[in-house]
Amino acid sequence: MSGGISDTGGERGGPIPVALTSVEEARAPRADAARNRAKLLEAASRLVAECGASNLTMDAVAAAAQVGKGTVFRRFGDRNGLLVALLDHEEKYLQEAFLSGPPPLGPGAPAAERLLAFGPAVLRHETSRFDLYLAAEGPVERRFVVGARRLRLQHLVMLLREIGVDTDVELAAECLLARLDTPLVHHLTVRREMPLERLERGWHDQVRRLLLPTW
Amino acid sequence: MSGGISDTGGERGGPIPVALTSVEEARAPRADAARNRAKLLEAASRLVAECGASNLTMDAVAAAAQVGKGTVFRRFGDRNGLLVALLDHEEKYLQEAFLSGPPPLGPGAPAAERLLAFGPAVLRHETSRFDLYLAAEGPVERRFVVGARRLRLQHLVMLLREIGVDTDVELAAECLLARLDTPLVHHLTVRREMPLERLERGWHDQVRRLLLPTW
DNA sequence: AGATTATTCGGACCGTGGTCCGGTTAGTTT
DNA sequence: AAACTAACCGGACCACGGTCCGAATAATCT
Repeated sequence: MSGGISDTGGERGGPIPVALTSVEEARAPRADAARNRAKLLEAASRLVAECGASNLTMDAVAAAAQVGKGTVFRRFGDRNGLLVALLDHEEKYLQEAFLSGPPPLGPGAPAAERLLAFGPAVLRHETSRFDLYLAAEGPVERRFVVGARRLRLQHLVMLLREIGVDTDVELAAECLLARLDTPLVHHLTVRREMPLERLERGWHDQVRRLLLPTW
Repeated sequence: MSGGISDTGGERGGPIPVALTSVEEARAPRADAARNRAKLLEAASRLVAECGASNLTMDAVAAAAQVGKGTVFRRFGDRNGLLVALLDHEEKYLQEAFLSGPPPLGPGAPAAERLLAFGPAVLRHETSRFDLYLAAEGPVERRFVVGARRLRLQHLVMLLREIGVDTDVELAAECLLARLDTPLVHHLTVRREMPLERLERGWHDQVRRLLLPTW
């Protein structure tokens, strides 16, 4: 039902899955493995829609997909891996938008404008899928290794370099990214009741200050 | 043994413990309750020293303190609450330093200098207790409600107001704080191998840019 | 096709966080 | 001091994440 999830790849080959968004096809998975992977993603997706991402249990996913529990863990490593796999699907929309979409976010606009547009784009994307993004928040040591974050980081570094800002580019990129971290954004918009536009203005403000020569 | 931990307060009175660092003494706890609380903190502290904060199990704490498991949870709410209680003890050193310590961190220096000194102070404090700070990282929805963070935030807001920066002060304070978040700092210094001095320079840079008029 | 081998399957099993409730004990009232 | 009440104590109990290994199955070789 709702045929949509169908990615392959992201297999558990090396010591750590790491769930890269990048490709790196591990040589063809067995037919039943692929089938089960699809069944599991489909079931998980349905359960998330029904009960909310935070209530998703691995047992339930296994049962719903009519598959043994061990299979779920072999396919996705752990609960977090499953959520991340689910998220990858959504994340791709955003990635396409800033990698190859239309300006000012995508290529074609000057780097500074792309940078200005980046924050609001991410903010809007995240806020529209809060439950999933929050539930997919991993344990502390994996939080910064997730593929999605690496890609965003790399993109920011690239833009900052292209602009030629007079700062520690790598560090600045990390800190800009920290502003967009889903839990923080959630806290600011929901708990502290800051409207999204306010966060966007904040992003613009910081970027503008970054572009200024420092003297 | 190593008599050090002895705070009272932080009792589970309302619907949510929240483990404020502030005082708000709930009316006298019963004698045995206080005694057990102390025993538990002492045992937990010892176990952390022995096995590392991340390996601390509630069962072990209960056993080591010769107390029922239920008692541990009633006293501290959950595992995270216990870790936070343990951390409060450490956190106080830092709090005293910027609330009432000597300049430039404490009162007496101009606000801008205090702000400049704040980042490095927090960075050094956290990095010297990584294991505990990381283990005490709570579930996503509680991460921003913890007393320690609230106090830091309030302090930053106060300084920024006093300086009279031309920005959204509350938001800026939140984002400055995001730079000092332990998991991020850990990632940058350990995984990305950035020396502490580099993070400190980064802090100074951002603060300086914040002080600049924006034009 | 039949044999061989690498991989996958699945559910029993375990550890740990967290809950619950009957029995007990500390304050309080008379 | 005795009775009373509210709070506390403790360990049995549950749910969920994660592991493990014998059985089953797909791909490969002869």
